[in-house]
Amino acid sequence: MIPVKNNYQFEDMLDKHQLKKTAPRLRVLSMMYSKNTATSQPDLENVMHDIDRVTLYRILNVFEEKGIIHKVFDLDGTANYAVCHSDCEANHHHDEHVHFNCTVCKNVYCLNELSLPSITLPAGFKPESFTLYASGLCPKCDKKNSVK
Amino acid sequence: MIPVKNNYQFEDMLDKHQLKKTAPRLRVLSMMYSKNTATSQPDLENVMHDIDRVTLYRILNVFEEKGIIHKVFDLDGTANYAVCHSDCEANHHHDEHVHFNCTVCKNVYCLNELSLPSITLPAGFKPESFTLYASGLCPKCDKKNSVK
DNA sequence: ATATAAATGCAACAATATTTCATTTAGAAT
DNA sequence: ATTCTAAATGAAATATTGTTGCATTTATAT
Repeated sequence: MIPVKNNYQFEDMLDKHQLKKTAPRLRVLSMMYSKNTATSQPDLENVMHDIDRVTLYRILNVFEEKGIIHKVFDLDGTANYAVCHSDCEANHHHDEHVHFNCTVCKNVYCLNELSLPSITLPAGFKPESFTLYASGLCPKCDKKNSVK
Repeated sequence: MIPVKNNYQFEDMLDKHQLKKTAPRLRVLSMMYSKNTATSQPDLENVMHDIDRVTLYRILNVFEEKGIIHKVFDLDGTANYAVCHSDCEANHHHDEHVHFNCTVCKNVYCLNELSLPSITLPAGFKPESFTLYASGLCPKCDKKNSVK
């Protein structure tokens, strides 16, 4: 589980990556760290009406470049962003974990605690990273389903 | 490896799914079966200038619904389509295989021959399907790289 | 040969991604 | 504290992509 962070820690994170500590960036960080699912740009737009769409777009881009967040696609192909492990560097992500796409609520969960089993590819392929996508029912939607 | 098919076999495929045997559909099928990498809509548009972009869009959609092709996203998030194994049914795909995204040529390879190692998810998650994405250098790009 | 449902092409529209530029602001230098 | 400057923001404009509606064409069943 990702440890909860306070505002000072978010400021430190921006500092570390030579990014100015601006209100929009701090709000985006705090929102992303408060959830255990990935966040899409529309998600952010729905909550932060006062921040320009283009600003959010650019914040997501720099955060990804700097290795603060990483991109995953949901079942519809929309980009979702989730906070990275501590060991991600700028432009070099190490997200060897499992992503779970819920077919009902469409949320994307990063199951960081699961490590991937190793796998051998056909001759010639030189893999640099792996991600396993599982899709199905997340705990919440499974519960709702069985109650009915 | 996917066996090469001829035009009669493509017609049979369309027949089997109650789709009319039209020229655009046959051309799309033949193109997708001639490659060992997934095909994006832009790929099709670049080759088939005379077919309307909406037609291609709709062909890809029905083919996916019918279980003839399945969708994978490349590293940029663009949808790519690849022909399915024989055991895919309409609206119920069984594509439990490995996808390889080349970071250089951006091609997506379906490594159908590889089966996925089983994995246990945290309590509560009810998975229905799995896909493993590997990214790195494909054989072609790796060769080009080492020659220099 | 004809009828009809399906498929296509075109135009229009919607949503999203991206660029440009003027204005504002964080943080460094004084 | 004040000023300066590069970086970040917001607003408008443009580009690209996804989607729908409808008139016309075409495959195929009769």
